[in-house]
Order: sequence, then structure tokens, then C-alpha cells
Amino acid sequence: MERLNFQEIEKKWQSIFDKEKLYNNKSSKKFYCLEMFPYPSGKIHMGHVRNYTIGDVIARFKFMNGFNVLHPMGWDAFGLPAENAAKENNLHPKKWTEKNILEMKRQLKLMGLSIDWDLEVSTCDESYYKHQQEIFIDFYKKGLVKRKENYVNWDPVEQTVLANEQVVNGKGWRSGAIVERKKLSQWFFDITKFSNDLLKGLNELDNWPEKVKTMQKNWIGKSVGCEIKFEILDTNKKINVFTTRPDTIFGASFLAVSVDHPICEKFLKDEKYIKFKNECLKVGTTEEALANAEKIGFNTKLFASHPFIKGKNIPIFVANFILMDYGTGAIFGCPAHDQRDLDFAKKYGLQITEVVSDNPTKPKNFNNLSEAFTDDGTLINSDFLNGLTVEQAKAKIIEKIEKLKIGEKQISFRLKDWGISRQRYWGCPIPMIHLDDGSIVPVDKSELPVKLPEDIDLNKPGNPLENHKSWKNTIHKKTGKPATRETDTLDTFVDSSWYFLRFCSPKKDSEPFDVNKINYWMPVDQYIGGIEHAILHLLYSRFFMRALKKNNNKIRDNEPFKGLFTQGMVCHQTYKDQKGKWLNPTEVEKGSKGIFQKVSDKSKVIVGPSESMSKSKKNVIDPESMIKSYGADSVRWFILSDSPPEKDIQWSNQGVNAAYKFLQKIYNLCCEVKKRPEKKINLDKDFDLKMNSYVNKITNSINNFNLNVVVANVYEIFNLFQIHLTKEVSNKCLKENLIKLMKILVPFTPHIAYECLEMLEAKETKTWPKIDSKLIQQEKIKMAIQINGKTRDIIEIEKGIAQTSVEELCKKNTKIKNKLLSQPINKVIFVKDRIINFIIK
RNA sequence: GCCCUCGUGGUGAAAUUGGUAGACACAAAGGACUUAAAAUCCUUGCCCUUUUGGGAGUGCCAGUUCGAGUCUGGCCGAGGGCACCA
Repeated sequence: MERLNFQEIEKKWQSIFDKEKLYNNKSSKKFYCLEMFPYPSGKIHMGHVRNYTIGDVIARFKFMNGFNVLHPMGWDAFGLPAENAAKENNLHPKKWTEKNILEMKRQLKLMGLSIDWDLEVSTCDESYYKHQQEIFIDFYKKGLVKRKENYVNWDPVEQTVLANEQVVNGKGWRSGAIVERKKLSQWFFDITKFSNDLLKGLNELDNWPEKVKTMQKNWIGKSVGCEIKFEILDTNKKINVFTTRPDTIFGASFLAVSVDHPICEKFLKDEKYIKFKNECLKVGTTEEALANAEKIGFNTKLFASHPFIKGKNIPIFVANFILMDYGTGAIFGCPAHDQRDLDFAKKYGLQITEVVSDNPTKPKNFNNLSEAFTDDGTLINSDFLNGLTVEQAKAKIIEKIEKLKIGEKQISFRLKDWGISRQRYWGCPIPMIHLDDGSIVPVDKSELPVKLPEDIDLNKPGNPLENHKSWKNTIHKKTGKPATRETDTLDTFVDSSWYFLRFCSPKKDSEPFDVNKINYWMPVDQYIGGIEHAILHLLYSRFFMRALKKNNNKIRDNEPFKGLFTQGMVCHQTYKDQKGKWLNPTEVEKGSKGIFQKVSDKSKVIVGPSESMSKSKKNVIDPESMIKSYGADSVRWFILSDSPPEKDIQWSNQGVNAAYKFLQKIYNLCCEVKKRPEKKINLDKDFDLKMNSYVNKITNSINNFNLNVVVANVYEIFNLFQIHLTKEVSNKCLKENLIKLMKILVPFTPHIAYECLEMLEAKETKTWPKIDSKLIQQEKIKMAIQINGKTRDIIEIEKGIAQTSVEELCKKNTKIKNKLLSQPINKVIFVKDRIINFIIK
């Protein structure tokens, strides 16, 4: 048995992969294969291994099928962890990030990926964010950037804004101080301008998972309704409300507005109102906390006149459950037919009128009911709407409202504008300056990039850039007057919203991208990454394409990602010791009776459920140590083998060991075929047919991302070879088909595949094996013979045999004939090449 | 609460889309080789039968069909997304 030295061959082939480029295929068909670029956190994890292995299979497969393939890699290099690490280790975020990038790049290379490292980009490089600042200014000039006030999580001790995940139980994760809701003036991208287009665009995305499209659809949240203006009594003012249920207007018993609604301004000095407002602010900022908060209201003592019921006046409340940034920030309450309105009406003793009923002869008393009626029904107590269905009533009332000019049909979206301001150091500076007169203007493009200062004190409380006076203070170039820089930096989602465009011309200095290049390479044909980015990253990137097009009409595409694949997570069992402390798998061993125990003191270990690998649960397996012990090919092979790529996979050392053993056997098979004595050739044709059929199956499976099925098929092929080694198959036939098998393995386990191809003296190694459609026609098929729907035997026959011939065969079949001859046959069902079913009753 | 997805052996999973259920692999048990272990190879895997063979069987209950893991209706269970969205 030949022993495979994987360390040696991996080194050998990786140096060759380094020099090869997949986009050198002289072909007109292009294929842009992209995996979500990683955050340089320090070391690669198994999630990366899975993501990039899947991507590498696709890239290499497409290349072998004649495509000109773009397969780049870069770094999502700005972000908060670098600042935290800087504080902990006293290492500058830039140094920390650069160090991590070098380390992770080295590790990725160990995997044998077909990445073109000449295209590498890093978002924290000036050469990248310079262009991002340019794009920001372009967007600003096109009116796609705006500034408005927004609530943030404010940590009063650290004097900084916290992200939602940094708020733990309403307290700052580092300081422990109670987090406040604070209004701050911030920058926004006007993504809502594109709400409808982003929603409609989803219909074109045939190669996206339905799940992701549904999530985006819900996120954009389109709802059709109407706006109605209510007159406020004794004033000439009006309140504009939005509703999706204008049909229930006759049940309106109050109006409610948001605390941020303009009509509240007159109460700003009212003590009761101030108390009420503070009460609202106390509730946390997380959406869940808001949703579960009790409904409270403030009675303005104002009344509005009902537009359709003469003389009826309804009270106006300020309520904590009304959001200013949805609809108009005001509603009319119809308690009988909306749960929130019912809860509110009961609390404040407001009138409840039933206007939609599923049984008009039996009026309901909603004062005694806890649930509002929100189903379809017949309109009652509603004047000219009486007797209509909900849908009919909606149409009629909207018509009437428009006729009376007191409102109109309106569409609302749940999608909010994209807040891009971050009060942080390690991000792309927003290229704006504040002038003395309070105006804010973009930095002149000739002055870009606005570089991040290197000398920075991250230990002082507050925004580091705000504290850096010599950086902050500047001169406005046009007027020569002193000015201050914007100290907010951009959300890192901005960095990742256009990196796929930069990859098409990463060295271009004068512009963010070369339009001709992006019109050649874009859209990304296959984008691969985690489901966690299903909404924000993908939606923001889709927005960017549209926004960039507004600025440059030469750009062709609306949609950046034609195909999307979301891979599952990598999981591992969790372990705890007797004290309940999490244990890393390396600290655990299997004892004599198969019981898990601690390596150090042999104490019993509690085995927990398998969960996605995370540092906190310590159930992480280090990819590099796996590659060291089993080789990159084994790790790649295992991570593709056990589960469908879109589902979670359980990491197991037994599994990767099995992969290792299999690859060893593959290598031995090649050695054996090489030295095999010549045999008769009776079975060549049969072998060729079978192999051809497998190539066909596997090609289809890869196109459908059924990579685990490919692995199973390869095992079957291997078993086929094992059986035929001793049979009457010629060496030529075996060797030719073995070369095919090795070519199939190239995208999966490139090192060993190329090594074997070299050993087998394959003339050509860069194309996918051809499928002979004539041979597929000649395959034999297995047909099931059923009696009364139960399978009684399976026969192997040629394709396309007619019913009469099959019936003849059955009548001669020893297992069948007695049953067929003993009773009359009522009916025969025959499906060509599939099945024959005799009905005997 | 609303929306989506999924329930197949001890485990991960296949199943040409209505046509052989459990491919392929992991784990387990038994055996072969070996002084022994490792490695390797073989066999087994629900129920009845000595065997040939027969039967049940894809979360549960019904239905459509010659035939259902796949289609329809109801129920149970798991996972995910959204959530005062008017």
C-alpha cells in the first residue's frame, strides 16, 4: 500500500494554484463566483471553511466547463472589534487588523482555494475608502443622503452610542450604566425612495432562495391603505392619519398620535405631558421591549370631528404605541376591530362600536370581550357602507374620501431609512464639514481621502474623532474659513455594499470602478454566504446598485446578485464539566466504557446538544489543526459530505477521519490501476455506460448544489472500481474512467485529484469530463414488476421496451408467473422505462 | 399574534419530482486476518418463518390514485423570520 503524503502534495499544488488564474479561459461566457468576504477577526473558523469550500467547488467546476471565472477575496476590515481589541491589548486597530488579515490569508491558502489574490481588497485601506467617500458625496449631491434626528442607545458613562447587541438587560455591556434613549442628529441613506423598486426587483431573482425573498418582502412591508384628514375642533388645524382599514371609519372613537408628532409641541411645557413622555422613554429601545410594553396614553383634551358622522367629536390622545416613522404618525382608533385599539379603549373608557360582523343579527358587546374581531364580515352601523363586505367597503369609502378631498389612497412601507452614522473611530470617515454658519457641505473631491488619524486615544470616553481636536478642526477650502470635520464614521454595511464592484477593477485609482469592467462581470452569478445576511447586507447592496445607477447611467444592472446560496452553520456537541463550566472538545476524551470524561482529571463530562460553533460555548474546532492532522482535502471532503449545504452540519472527528481514509483509498486505487495486469475486455462497454451515467448525474447535482449527493455518488463510483479491478475490464478503459473520476474530484479535493491525474499521465486536466448523450440512451434500466401495486421483482432491461414484450418477460419470470397464471388479469398499468403493474382481483 | 420552512432507521441523510423507501456514509454488534493491538476486509441491522418467503413501515388521522415519503384536508411536533407597522 502506498502511503499518501498529503502535506507534501498540498504544498506542491498550492504553489501552482497561486500562479494560475481562473479568468484566463478564452471564452465569452463569464461567471462571477463570490463568497461573502470575512471580517478579519484573527483566525478562520469552520463556517469560513464551509463557505469557501462550497464557493471553490462552484468556481473550479464552472472553470472546467469553459467559463471565464472571477473568484476574488477581500476583507470587511472596519468595525468595532478592532477598537475593543485595541483597548484590551494596547494595539492600534490598524495594526491589529493588518496582523489578522495576514494570518487569515495564510490559513485560507492552506485550504487550496482557487482565489485570485491579485484582486484582494481591504475596506480599511485608504485606496478603498477614498472611493467610498466619493460615492457618498455623489449620493449626497443626488439627494440620496439626508440628516435627521433619531433615537440611539446612549451610554452616559462611556459617552458613546451603543449598538443593540451592546445593551444587556437595559445596561451598557462595558460600563453597566443604565442605557438612555437619546435623540441624535445623524446621517441617513434614503433607501425608502427605492422601497417599491426593491420589492418589485425580488420577482426577477429566480435563483434566490424563496425564504430570503420572503424575509426581504416582509422587511420592506408594503401595505395599501388610505390617509384621512381629521379637523381638530376650535382650530384650523388637521391631523392626517394613515389606515389600512378605512372601512371601519364609522367605528372610530378616538385619534392617537406619536409622542414625536408636531401637535405635541404645544404640550412641551405641560408637566403632565413631560411626565408621560419620560415614561415612554424609560422603556428600552429594543423592538421586543417596545412591543411588550403596556399601552399608555396622554389625553390632549382636544377633539376632532368625525368626517362622516355629523356632530360626533372624538378625543385625541398621545399614545406610546404609535410610531412617528410609520405612516403619518397618527391613527384613528376603532376598538372593535383592532386589538391594540381595544386594549387602549378599555383602559381609558372609550366608546366601542361594532361595525364589521360575522353575524349581523347578533350584536357583540366588546366591553365584555377581550379579543377584537379582525376577520372579514358584513358592515353594520356604517350608514352607506352597511351590508358590504370589508373589501367592497374599503373601495367605496376610499372613493368617497377622495371625492370629498379629505384624503386619498396611500401606500405605506415598513422599511425605514438607513442610518449610517456611527460615533466610532474604526470606520470610514464621512466626508462632510460643518461651517461656522451651521451649514454642512461635502469635502472637495480633490481633498479625498479624508484619512483617519493614526494617533488616537481610544481610552477617553466619547467619540475618539470628536476628541481629536487637531483632526477635527480644519479649513473650508472654498472660503478659507475655519470649519470642523464630521466626526461620525460610516456603518460598515456601507463598506460591504459595493465591494463586489470594486473586485472587477480593484486597482483603478481614478474611480471606484471601471464601468466597462462591471458591465462585463456583473451581476455576481453565484453569491454564497450565511443566512444571517439575508436582509440587511443584501438589501443594502441592492439599494447601492440602484443608487449608483442614478449617478452613472452607463451601469446596466439593477440587481447585484443573480444567484444566491445561503449555507447552513457548522455545529458541534457541547460539553460541560461537573461545575457547569464549558469545555473545549480537546479537553474531552472518550473513556473505557464509552463515557465522556475530562482529559486532565478523568472526571465525568456532561454532553450537551449539538449547537453552532461559538466561542462562548467553547465547542469550536480549529480548522488549521484539522488541516494539519488530516489534510486540506479531507477537511474539504468531509465538510461537503454529510449534509446538504443549505442545512446545518455536525462536525465530527470520526467523519473527517473517514474522509481521510477514503482519500487514501482513492490514491491507492490509482496506484493499483497503474500496475494492474491486462485483462479481457468483455465488460468495457458496460463500465463506460455506468461511468457516463454518473458523470451526468454529478453534473446535474453540482448545478443544483446537491454536493452531499455528489459525494455519495463518488463513493459508489469508487465501489464500482473496486469490483471491476478483478473483472474483465481492459486497463485502458479503467484508466480512462479513472481519469474522469479524478477530474470530477478536482473541484472538491484539488490537491489529491491533480496529484493522481499527474500519476495517471492524464494529457489534459482542465476540462470537465464530457457526457455522451448517446451512451445515456443505451443504459439499461431497472423496472419494477408490481402485482396489485406491490413490488414483486425487479428486472434489468434495455431502455424503451414496449409493454407487450415486458408482459412476455413477466410471464416467464419464475417469481411472477405462478401468480399471473393462477388468476385473471383485470388491468395492466405500464409506464415505459419505469414500472409495470398487474391488477388481479 | 402573523408569515415561512421542515418532520424518513441508533445518527447524518438519498429517493430520477406520483413509480424498487432507506442509496452513500457514520456509529454499533458479530466474524476473518494477527501472539496482541492498530489498520484492513466480510456479515448483520423492524416483525413472523429453519429457509424459500410473507407482513408492517417515511410524525398522527382521513382522502385522491392501479400505485403516496412525494398530491389534498385536518391534527400534533420542531426550527426560523417579523412583531404595538395602524
